[in-house]
Formats: sequence, structure tokens, C-alpha cells
Amino acid sequence: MDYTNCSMKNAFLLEMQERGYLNQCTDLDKLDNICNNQSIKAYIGFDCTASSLHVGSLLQIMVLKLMQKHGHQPIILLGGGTTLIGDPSGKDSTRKILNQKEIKNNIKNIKKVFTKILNMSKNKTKPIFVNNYDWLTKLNYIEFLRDVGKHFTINKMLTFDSVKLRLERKQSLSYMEFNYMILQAFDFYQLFKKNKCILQIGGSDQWGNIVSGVELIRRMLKKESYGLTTPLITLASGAKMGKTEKGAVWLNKNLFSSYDYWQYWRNTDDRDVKNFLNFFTEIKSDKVNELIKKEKDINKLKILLANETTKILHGETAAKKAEKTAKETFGTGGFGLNLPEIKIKKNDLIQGIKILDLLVLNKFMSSKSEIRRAIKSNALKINNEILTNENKILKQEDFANDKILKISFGKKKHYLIKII
RNA sequence: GGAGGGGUACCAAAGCGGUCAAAUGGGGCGGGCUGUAAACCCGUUGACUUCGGUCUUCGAAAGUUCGAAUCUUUCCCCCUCCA
Repeated sequence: MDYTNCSMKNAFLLEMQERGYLNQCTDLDKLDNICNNQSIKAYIGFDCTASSLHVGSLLQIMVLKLMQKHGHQPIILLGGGTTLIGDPSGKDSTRKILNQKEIKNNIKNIKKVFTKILNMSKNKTKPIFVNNYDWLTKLNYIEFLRDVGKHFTINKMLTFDSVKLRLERKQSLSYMEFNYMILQAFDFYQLFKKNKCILQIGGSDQWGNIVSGVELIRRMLKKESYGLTTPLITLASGAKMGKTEKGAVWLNKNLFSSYDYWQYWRNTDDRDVKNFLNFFTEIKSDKVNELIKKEKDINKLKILLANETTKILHGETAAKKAEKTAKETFGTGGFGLNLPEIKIKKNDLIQGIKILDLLVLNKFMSSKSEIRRAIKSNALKINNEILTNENKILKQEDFANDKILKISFGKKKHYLIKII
């Protein structure tokens, strides 16, 4: 649906629209009215299958942040209960089923990101964390079927994309997963009833699940609630954002450093810069337009993007540090101190240490063959000099006066080797 | 329950007794060009190696053979058709 020509009164929804966060809404006009007259509570559910969210979820989090800005209160549902089941939306196959302990641990770690990005100080807009484990696990099957299940028809459920696509592709869909949308609908019902949450937001693949919730609330409580989805972000290259299996861009610092995070944004495709500034920074939309128009050097905008996004997640200091490191590393060929480090003991150095061993041991690369290959293609550098000898033994004298060496693989991967 | 088809590396897909560590395409990584972008060109993409080789891998296990991804048996999983 196209909302670009809608005239909204409410500042929150207006900004949602300007930034391109709006995909579909169950009733935008009514929601607009409500938001204009009162602070609302809205919820977004997050999947807890991993110990961290990745950039794929960042848009949703930015939406929550925007809510806060406009005086609304976000509810964050960490789906301890639904993760036990697994959402079939957008998936070709049943995913690995986690046990409770793993999920609990994941929730703990995922929470950290929200406390960093969102405003935790204002009481009125402070995020509320809920876990559907608390209510879903208490359900009585027969009661649930009679009270909730009767409002769902299989006929309709079969028409939802999450189900339909699986069936069309002849991929099996377990009864367990089939129930997912009912549980999610019930979540909304629960939050509506207990927390006065009138709006559920989610990615466009959640539309079916969200609408089910709105309908369930209407049937069971005769009350109106709303659903809204954000668009699926597609990169200029056509790839999906953030989920590259190997190189997932995690939001938790221990899985993806602030420097790497900065670099991720710095390397944005030219064609995506404008969208990303709107999606992932707090720079006003008209300001973004102006910047895009006026700034001739797109790289400056990428740096701005990297700074802003890193600031939001890791804080201003980390952003500055990353920028400085990048400048030093790429600008002058020197080395920034924010680069990841490999530490070696002075004693080991006296005997000399094989570069091959050192790099594998420190996970700079995953195998010796890989390093050999890299050396053959001139990809490894020590202090900017191409390393040609794969049997190189690192010794004290290699360090000259400094206690530090820079080792580089390609143009973008740099580590410091430090003597301790 | 019956009949047939199939499971090959990150993914897709060829190979159907030796020349297979396994064609080809995509993806990844590196080099060149450049702007830490895109496009394009080139290389590389199981591990270890004293660079001679060695070891492990084609759903799992056992077998036939000098030799198996390829043939046989059993088992597991997926798909199609029938009931």
C-alpha cells in the first residue's frame, strides 16, 4: 500500500511515513486520530532464536525509539514462549528448536541492546519488557481451544502467506508451527487486556499474524486494536540485509565489535545511503534530503551514517573512536588503536613464533591453508608490506622500536600484534 | 499401507567403477581498477604439509572390488502418485 500521499495529523505517524517505516496499517486514519489525542502503547515481538539480534531487527527498534520520541510507550515482547514453537513466516523449513535454557540466555543478551538504544530514563516512555512464556505456558489446552481456537477458521489460516507459501512449495509445516499465528494473536490479546496495548508493529512478513491478533481482540473483547507493518528492506544489490549466515551483523558488542559495526555502515552501497540515513539515524528526513542534494562527496555521507548508527548503538565515544581508527587505517596507512589485537608474550618472541601458527591460533584466519592461499595472492601485509614468505617466523627484531605490528588481510581486515 | 523418484561441498546442480577433492552457476574471499561504493576483469574457495605428498569428505552403516560419489544389502530422511 502506498502511504506517501496520506495526510496525517499526528507527528509520530508523519515521521514514520517520512522515514519510510510505513508499509501497511489496519486503519491508519483512526490510528492517526488516537495518536493525536493520547499516548499509546505499542508492541513489537522479537524472536529469541539467537543470543543477539542483528541489523535485520534494527528497523523495528528504531520504530520503538521513534515512539519514545513522540511520547508513546513501547512494549518489547521477547518471545520466550513463541520461540519454543518457531515462526514459520518467511521460512522454508522448520528451524532448530531451542530448549528453555538457551532461550532464557538469549533473552538476557538481547535485552541489553534495547537498554542501549532506547531511552530508559523517562518514566512515561520507558520500555516495558514482557515475555510471553509467562502466559503461554500456563494455558490449558482444552480451554484455549474453546475460548481462542474457535475464533480461527482453518479456511482462513490456510490463506495466510506464512502457511500458503509453505504448502505451495510442498514444504512440510508442522502442526506446532501452524499454531504459531494463534499464539501470536493471543499475545496481542493478552497485552491489550493487561497493558492497554492497542497497536502491534512488525515486519511486513508479520502482517498475517498481526491481523489475526486484531481480529481476535475484536471477537473476544469487542474492542478495536491496530496493526502496522514496516517494509522489508531490500538492498540496492538485491541482497537481504544483515543475514549473511557467516557475516551476520550482530547488535551485541561481543559478537560484532563497534569498529566492525561502524565499518559495516561505512561500506554501504551508494544507492542505499539515503534510505539508510532515514531508516537508521535520527537525522530529520528533510535534512537527509538536503544532505543528499548538497553533498557531492557521498563518502562523507557514509561516514555520517556510520557515526550516527554507531552512536545510537554503542555510544558517541565508540563512534568517534571507530571513525578515528578508520581514518588512521585507511587514510594514512598507519594504524588506529581501536583495531582488534593479537597479544604475544615477550618470551615466545625470543624463540620466534611462526606467523602461520600465530594467525590461526588467534583466529585471524581459520586455517593455515587459507593463510597460505592469501600469501600466494599477495593479500597479507605486515605494516603495509606484502608478506611473501609463508614460513615467516616473527621475532623481536621485526617489531623495531615499536611494540606493535599491524597485520592486514586485504584492505579491510586489520589486526594489531602487540607484545605483552 | 502400495508404487515410483531422490539425498553430492555454503547454496543450486552435474558426475553414475579408476584420469574425482569431485564439472558448471550463484554466493564468499582475495588481486586489479577505484572512492573502504557499484560495475567490470583475473585468481581462489576440505584440512595438514618438510610442497614430494598425506589425511578426511558425495544421507548412515556394512559389503563387492586391486580400486567406489558411482555396484550390492540394510537403515534413516525427503518428494511424487495411489489407498
